[in-house]
Amino acid sequence: MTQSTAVEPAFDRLLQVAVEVFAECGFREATVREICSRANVNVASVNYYFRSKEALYAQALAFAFREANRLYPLDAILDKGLPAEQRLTMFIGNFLHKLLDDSHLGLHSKLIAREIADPTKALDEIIETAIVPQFVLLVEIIQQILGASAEKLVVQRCLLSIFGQCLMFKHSRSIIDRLYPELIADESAIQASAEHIAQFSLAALARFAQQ
Amino acid sequence: MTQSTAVEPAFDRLLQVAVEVFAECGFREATVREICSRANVNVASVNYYFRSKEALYAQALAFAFREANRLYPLDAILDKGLPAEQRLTMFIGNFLHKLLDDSHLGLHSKLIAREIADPTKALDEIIETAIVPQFVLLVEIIQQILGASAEKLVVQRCLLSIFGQCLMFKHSRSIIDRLYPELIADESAIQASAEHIAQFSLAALARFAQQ
Amino acid sequence: MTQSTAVEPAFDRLLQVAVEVFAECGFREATVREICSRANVNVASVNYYFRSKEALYAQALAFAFREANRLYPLDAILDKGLPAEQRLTMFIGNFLHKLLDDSHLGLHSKLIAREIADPTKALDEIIETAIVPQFVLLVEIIQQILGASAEKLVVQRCLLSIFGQCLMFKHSRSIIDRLYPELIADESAIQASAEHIAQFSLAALARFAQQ
Amino acid sequence: MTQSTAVEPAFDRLLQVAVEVFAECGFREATVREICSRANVNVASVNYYFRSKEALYAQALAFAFREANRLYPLDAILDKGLPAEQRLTMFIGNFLHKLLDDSHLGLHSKLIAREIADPTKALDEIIETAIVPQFVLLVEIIQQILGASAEKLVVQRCLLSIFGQCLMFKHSRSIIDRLYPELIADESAIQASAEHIAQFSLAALARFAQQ
DNA sequence: AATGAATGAGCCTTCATTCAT
DNA sequence: GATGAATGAAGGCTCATTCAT
Repeated sequence: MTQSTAVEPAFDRLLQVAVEVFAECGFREATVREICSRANVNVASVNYYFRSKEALYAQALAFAFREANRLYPLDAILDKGLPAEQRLTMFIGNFLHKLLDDSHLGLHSKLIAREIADPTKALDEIIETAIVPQFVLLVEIIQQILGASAEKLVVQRCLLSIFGQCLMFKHSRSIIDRLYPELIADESAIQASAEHIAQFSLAALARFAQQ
Repeated sequence: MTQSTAVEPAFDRLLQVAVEVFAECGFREATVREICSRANVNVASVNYYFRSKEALYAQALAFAFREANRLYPLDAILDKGLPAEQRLTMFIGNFLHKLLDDSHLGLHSKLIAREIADPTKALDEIIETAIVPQFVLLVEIIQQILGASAEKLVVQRCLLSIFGQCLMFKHSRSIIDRLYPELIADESAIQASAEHIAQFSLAALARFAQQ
Repeated sequence: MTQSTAVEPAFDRLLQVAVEVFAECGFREATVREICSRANVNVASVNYYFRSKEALYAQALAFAFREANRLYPLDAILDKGLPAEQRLTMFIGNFLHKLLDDSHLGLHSKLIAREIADPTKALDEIIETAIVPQFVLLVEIIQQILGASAEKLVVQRCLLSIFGQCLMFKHSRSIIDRLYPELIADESAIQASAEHIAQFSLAALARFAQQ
Repeated sequence: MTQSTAVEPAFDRLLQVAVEVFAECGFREATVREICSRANVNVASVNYYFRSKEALYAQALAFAFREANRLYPLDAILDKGLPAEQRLTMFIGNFLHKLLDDSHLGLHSKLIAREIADPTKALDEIIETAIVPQFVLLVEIIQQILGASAEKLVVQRCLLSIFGQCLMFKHSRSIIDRLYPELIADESAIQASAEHIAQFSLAALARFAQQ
């Protein structure tokens, strides 16, 4: 607000650093002092700009979702004119890349995964604004593949099967890094993994559709 | 640590309570005082018996794995005489029940899931002693289904697909609780979910086997 | 401070609000932010107009005395033509009403009482400009009742006896509120209390005058 | 508890220092650091022994009352065989000395006066346990002097008149120190002041008794 | 003249750890 | 061998104050 072309405003810097630190350490382990230190601002800044550490966390989480969706937009997948199979493949590819993005901005999904695995009070709002929409989208695609007669519970379980395969790469990343690093070694490996999940899921869904 | 045959009540109580508390709160949020208080021992006991909070955590984690495997033994699944499809179904059922056991003993898997999602220095040893064996077992079953000609990378990805579907119920438990609680409402619901995963995976593996 | 004739809204508002807030909370508990917020001025205004929180306090205290004397003028009591007994009764009534005025303007005496009970550096000036004149007035009245031969120390002690009875209602207000609320319940109760103090004191002074 | 003949236990030292510091500075202005520093204990000790600064304050206040009553016992005054006038004189003497005790232990009454002038949550209990008993005692003496037919409200106002005269020396101590220091210069001056209050009050009560 | 952003000192409290017993 | 007392480092937060505008 004060500087125009110079370094980013303190508020924004704080938000980005908060995503980093919370992603690395979790809410409790992260300290306000560390965040402020990395953002090159005063210790009191967190309380000045965000009122409390907790409020900063909530905003950082929301920011992480916004960034993740901005960098990996779902636009093409929303096109209902495309074949469901193709949309599913695109969705999985998009989602997996989002999860495994190791760039500076890949921390977003780490923070999000953390929040899901060990929820705070901030989770409920996140589910409403960020997770439900993705679920709705995938449910629609699955229903298209399984046919209108598919049971609701079956659709839900298929949804979880697909998300689970993707999230495995996030939540169990530490294990994959150690045992199967070649599966996520580079961009093309990740793409291959995404294609595997798509084929695996489409194969299963096809069988379910027959019944 | 030092004692071999003698029963050590305080030591053991501390270990069990530590699993509970670390599972509920995570490493940082858990306090030594809370653990000692629940175990009815002196505040200094953790440092006396385990040298530090961190060391207690590592031992609690190892203990959780031992207990989880003791309570949900893989014996039947190890029987190579059974059809691979049946063994896979049994494995998934066993694994999912282990993950979703909400009894006093279900805390073990919660602690383990926490460690995987947010690894500490303790993880490496855990992978060697507890995770690799399960992976080896499942790899063997998958190879049997896919046939000897299956590519190693494909087998690994199928392994992750299956584990991912199961772990979804653990790592994203907070979301499932909110959006699809009926999928894990009771024992029979869990069983149904396990069967879904088995069918989903077998359907996919069958298609992969054809290629 | 600098302006002489021009009305200075922000400055004055700050002063009035400061009396309120300091009276309610005391010097330390009161915050500059709260004062500025209630006065609808910038946080920096206190330092801008008054140099520091402490200086604002001193000015607020002086302002409170000015206001208290403006609202409860001693004019009639100054008339030496009236009988001393009547002047004493009027003085006590005036003083007690001043002390117990719970209206917006009663905060003045609360702030003053606070400063006396827990003096700051600001007290000395206050004594000179505001307290001594009242003491001088009451001493004169007492001397008139006791006669010219009255010892100085006796006069002083009688002075304190009379002030003490009045101030009891201010300094121990918290206790009276709890134990004898009916003594200050309303205007007429306060008047009755004032008359009691006057009678009590006149009876005692009469006996002292005989000796 | 650990040391026997050595310096006083930390708990007791903390309590005494707390009375000192709270009396000097008030609750808010006083800092835990200052208290611990003067008591030669660790900063964490207040929380260790008393759970919080607030709890320490409450205990210090109760301790101040205990000490004040221990050093200035009311025993003789409780003897209903003595003439009421003598008992009143003794009560006032006892009370005034208690209020003006400037020894290390005179801080007790300063702390108490502070709490009355600027009450915290701790006041209610203090009123019940320490103030009401004194009021009851004085009410009984006054009733004896005024006669059984005395109105309740009159008795209460006389009570406040007497307490007010005494408390003047406490609450307005800062003014008396500056304007009339000879009234409280030494032990005999205080005694003379006490006798003045007794005579003043007895004279007034005698007149009230006639009516 | 007046402000809003930003600061740094200091507050109470918590906690894992240590030490004398 | 085992404990209860005590500690010091560090945490989040508040607040009067300052500074560039």
